[in-house]
Amino acid sequence: MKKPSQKLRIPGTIARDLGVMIVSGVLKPGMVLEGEVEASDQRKVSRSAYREAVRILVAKGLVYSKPKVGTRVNDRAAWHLLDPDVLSWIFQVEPDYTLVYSLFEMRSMVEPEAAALAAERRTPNQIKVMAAALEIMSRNKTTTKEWRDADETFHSALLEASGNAFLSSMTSSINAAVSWSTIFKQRHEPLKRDPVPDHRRVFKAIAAGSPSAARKAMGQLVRLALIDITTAPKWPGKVSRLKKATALHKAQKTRKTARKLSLLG
Amino acid sequence: MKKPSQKLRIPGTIARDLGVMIVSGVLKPGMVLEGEVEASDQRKVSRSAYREAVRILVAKGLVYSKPKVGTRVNDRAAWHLLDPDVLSWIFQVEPDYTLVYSLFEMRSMVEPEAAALAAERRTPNQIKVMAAALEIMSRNKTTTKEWRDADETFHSALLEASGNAFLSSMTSSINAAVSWSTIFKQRHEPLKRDPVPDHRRVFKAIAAGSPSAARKAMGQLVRLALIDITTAPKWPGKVSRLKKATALHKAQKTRKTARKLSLLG
DNA sequence: CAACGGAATTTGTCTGAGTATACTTGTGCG
DNA sequence: CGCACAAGTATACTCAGACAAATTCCGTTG
Repeated sequence: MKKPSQKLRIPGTIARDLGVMIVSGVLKPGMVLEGEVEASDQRKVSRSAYREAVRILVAKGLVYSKPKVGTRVNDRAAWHLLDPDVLSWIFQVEPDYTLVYSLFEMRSMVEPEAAALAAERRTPNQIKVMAAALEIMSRNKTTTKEWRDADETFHSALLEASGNAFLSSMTSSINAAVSWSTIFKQRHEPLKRDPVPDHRRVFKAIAAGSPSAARKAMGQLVRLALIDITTAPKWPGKVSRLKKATALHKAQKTRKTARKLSLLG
Repeated sequence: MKKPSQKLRIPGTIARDLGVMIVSGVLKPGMVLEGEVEASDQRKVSRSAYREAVRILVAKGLVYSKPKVGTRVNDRAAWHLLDPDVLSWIFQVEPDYTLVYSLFEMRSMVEPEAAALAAERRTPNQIKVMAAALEIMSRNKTTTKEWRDADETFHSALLEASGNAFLSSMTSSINAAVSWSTIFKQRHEPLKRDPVPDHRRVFKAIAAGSPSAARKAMGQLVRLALIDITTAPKWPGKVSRLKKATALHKAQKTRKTARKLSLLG
């Protein structure tokens, strides 16, 4: 739950620096980094320390190195985008909005189903954790760090409660999206919509053990969050899949209405 | 597309060996590895080479190391399960069946939606790749390596065609499940059901640009694949979520029928 | 013109030493 | 007796320099 947040060693900091440069596009795919000797010399560190940094980047798919050719930046297709570090590096600077949209797209696939599973598999303790997080969220303004931390705790506990190890391992990825979007939405104007009721609906469905209600509530939460960021003033027009997003939201609502009706018939 | 499959260096092989031992449970969470000097000495490699191996494992969340305490194996919650290497190490030996089930659960969330997106965003070239893969699959027996490779190519191209970078980065994870399950199913008896028609339905829907049909077809493909492995003789009874799987399948079908009916009304 | 072989370059590996960190134990003070 | 703080110690961390291996490039040769 709590991050050890241990001080980064030399290789860790170098890997982070290079990693941020790569994911932010300063170092573009195909580019070859400086040689080990020059790079380590320039940063005043030993060659072995620099090599370990490169090894980290290789392990995360950002670069690859061969004798005689050097260390090149990989194409984005090879990056391990779901790696917690890589994703945190992406959000370290202004992220590519297409990527953010893709991340939300993934959330909209995963989180509603995770909520449905959580409604079946959650333990009493996980309910307690989610309830506590919800309590904190309702007591604080969305601009505070307390609120964002509680928001992350809520989503983390939900994924954990899904009982699916792969979903749990997406926790940091989802949290990155969750936390970033809350900050982003409020960069220029205060939040219009209160997100707490959405969360409360999800929680109640999970606590009540109703998978379909949980899926529905979480689906709505994610869709509304996506609408919020794509309608924010700072969201770029080019990536504005706004039409699609709102259309999706309406379609989903009508679909559900239709389903409900069909059950009545 | 083509794996470089470059020869593993010393740190790479050591990382793989240790990684396999960790994910297979030989080295359990909390255990502390031998010290750097003994470990490197025992393997007849230099300390720096061994250190780089450990750095790789740290980067993938399998271990963490601190001075004075050594290098410990992390809890599974910290493992980067979606890392391509970690997942390949998991399937290197007999994998934990609960994990396999969870992976299929994730597939069933992601792949149908990916198919739907692919139906909207696929390029002509991606269609060609998928068609070619399908062609190979229909010309070979499912026991051959050619068939499995084509199967992987099909699913990879589909995820690629979804236009979502995060889904694309799940390619290797999904492929691991795809390939393993095909082999697993046929360990004791030949495959009863021909999986090619399922794939063809998915392909046709994507080529025709029909998201809903693609989602439906892919959903069926994954569900049937899951049923196939959970009904295989070797699948352990304890993990046999068979009831749930088949129940899910039926529920999905009725739900879709209901929707179709509602559209008619 | 092609195939082969050697040279140059860069990462890969090794060795050995010293440093920093965090746990453990001891010690003094309340 | 107990608690805060300091010293000790085991371990990973960092450094330095040398040599080895791999890969590309280019010249040579058939």
